[in-house]
Amino acid sequence: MSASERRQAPPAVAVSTVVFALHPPAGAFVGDDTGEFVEDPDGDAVTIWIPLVRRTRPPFEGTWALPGGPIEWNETLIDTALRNLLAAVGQEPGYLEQLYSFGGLERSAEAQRVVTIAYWALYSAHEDAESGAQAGSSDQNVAWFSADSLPRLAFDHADIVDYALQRLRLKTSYSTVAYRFLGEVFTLGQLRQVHEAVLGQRVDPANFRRQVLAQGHLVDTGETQKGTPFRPARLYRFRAGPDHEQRSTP
Amino acid sequence: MSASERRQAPPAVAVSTVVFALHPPAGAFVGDDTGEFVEDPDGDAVTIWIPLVRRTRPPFEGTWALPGGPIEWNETLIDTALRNLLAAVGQEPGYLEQLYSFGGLERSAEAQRVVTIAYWALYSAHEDAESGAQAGSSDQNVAWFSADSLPRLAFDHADIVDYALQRLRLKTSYSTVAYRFLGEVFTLGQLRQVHEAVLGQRVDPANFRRQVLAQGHLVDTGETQKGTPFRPARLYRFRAGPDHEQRSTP
DNA sequence: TCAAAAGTGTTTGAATTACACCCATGT
DNA sequence: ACATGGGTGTAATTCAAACACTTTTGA
Repeated sequence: MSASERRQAPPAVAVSTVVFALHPPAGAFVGDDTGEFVEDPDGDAVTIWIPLVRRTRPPFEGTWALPGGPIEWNETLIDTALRNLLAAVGQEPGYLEQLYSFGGLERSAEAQRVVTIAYWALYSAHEDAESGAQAGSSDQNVAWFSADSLPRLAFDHADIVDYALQRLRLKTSYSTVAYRFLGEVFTLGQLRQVHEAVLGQRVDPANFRRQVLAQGHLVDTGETQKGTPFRPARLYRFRAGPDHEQRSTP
Repeated sequence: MSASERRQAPPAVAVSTVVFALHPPAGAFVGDDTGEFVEDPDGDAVTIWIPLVRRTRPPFEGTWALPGGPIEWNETLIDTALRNLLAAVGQEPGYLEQLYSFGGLERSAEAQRVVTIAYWALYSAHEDAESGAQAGSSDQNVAWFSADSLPRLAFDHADIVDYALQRLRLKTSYSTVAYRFLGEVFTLGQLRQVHEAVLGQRVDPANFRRQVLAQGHLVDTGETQKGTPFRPARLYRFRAGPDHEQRSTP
């Protein structure tokens, strides 16, 4: 296909996803045989990290981009997102929601026109995220970056990241989505740490407890944290089963 | 292209729009030479109406569908929406916002796979909307229906309408978008009528006034309504210029 | 016994609701 | 005058923030 033919061809559909994970993973077990909880080694603030993929072909060859790719003929939008996440991150996300669709003409001036449907996803602790920018496991072309200091991104992916961060913060402020950053069970203190990391401000523990429990989505497991050098916290789990797709709830 | 070839072809991109207008148009001028305001002739409740287009080809030939169509190679998503609205409704919308993208496989089992990007739009008074289902002006294949009693719709368009109604109600409850149903200037009573029609419940006039003015988006024009058999209401206009595109603000 | 986070209680002020009441106009 | 919606006032209620204080654990 020549350049001029491509330019008149109908737009292709691609799906890109903004993935968020925390580092260090809030409330993660540090694997020792006693199974003790170990909090942040020190006062390191919990920060948001995002995996990016290095482009291996023009346009924007060599620069970083969101994980994603074209939709297959027999795939739903969300299946495309999941397939690409499995390839780039290596596991299924804890949460996945459609964000927005971008169809600007400038997105890909020289190559074929592409309409991108953006998703955003949350992961709980992921080992590659812990190792920072120099990730090593599966793919040499995937690396994790702090959301505060992203490199220059291909296409309009910087805008997409900004919008996804906005959505993450907004939804964190009125719902309990952020529990998807954590494991199966978690303490309210851990959940509060996540909220503080996402919102970038401290949250009153007493009021947080009341607000979040008033929503009625958390269930007390009856268990408590063990091995803490202070009063052990109750462990909670989310009420409903782990739904994947979820429409934006504006 | 044969059927089996189509089935493996990459998905096409289409834009469909859920258009809302009110009937009778709240606070419309009824054209007489004195330019007097005339309220609803009687107690008829204000209701939401939606224009639909009759399909002239398979699949779903003969059934009603949302106005829309495929994206052109040099068109942005919103331009596609505007072009289709101009064709189906005959004028530009007062508000237009992206809703959600639908890419289910079942959407078009026999024909080419289509990914639909849905928008929603608000129109102020439109003459065809007033004439009800038997619209007559431009296009014989366009008709307006009450949102309460839509016919069977093609594809998954019924789901799209439901979701758009949800979004309209949600956004009406925390913002002043609904003023786009009205003309350039309007009274708070008219805006309140619109909110009551959209939300389906009565709204306290005193509290509504305070809430809506506290948002600071409405400007008192200094003018007042004329010709009412009761105390004339102040006329307001919206502060900012008429922005079209606006991202979903969840 | 001490430090530290878990968890409860209480006070204050802001925001929302409900509703009483006056105002301005055409009939 | 009077009916009608426009517009203001105000008390009651609910909601959110701030912060004091008690509890429970390991060291």
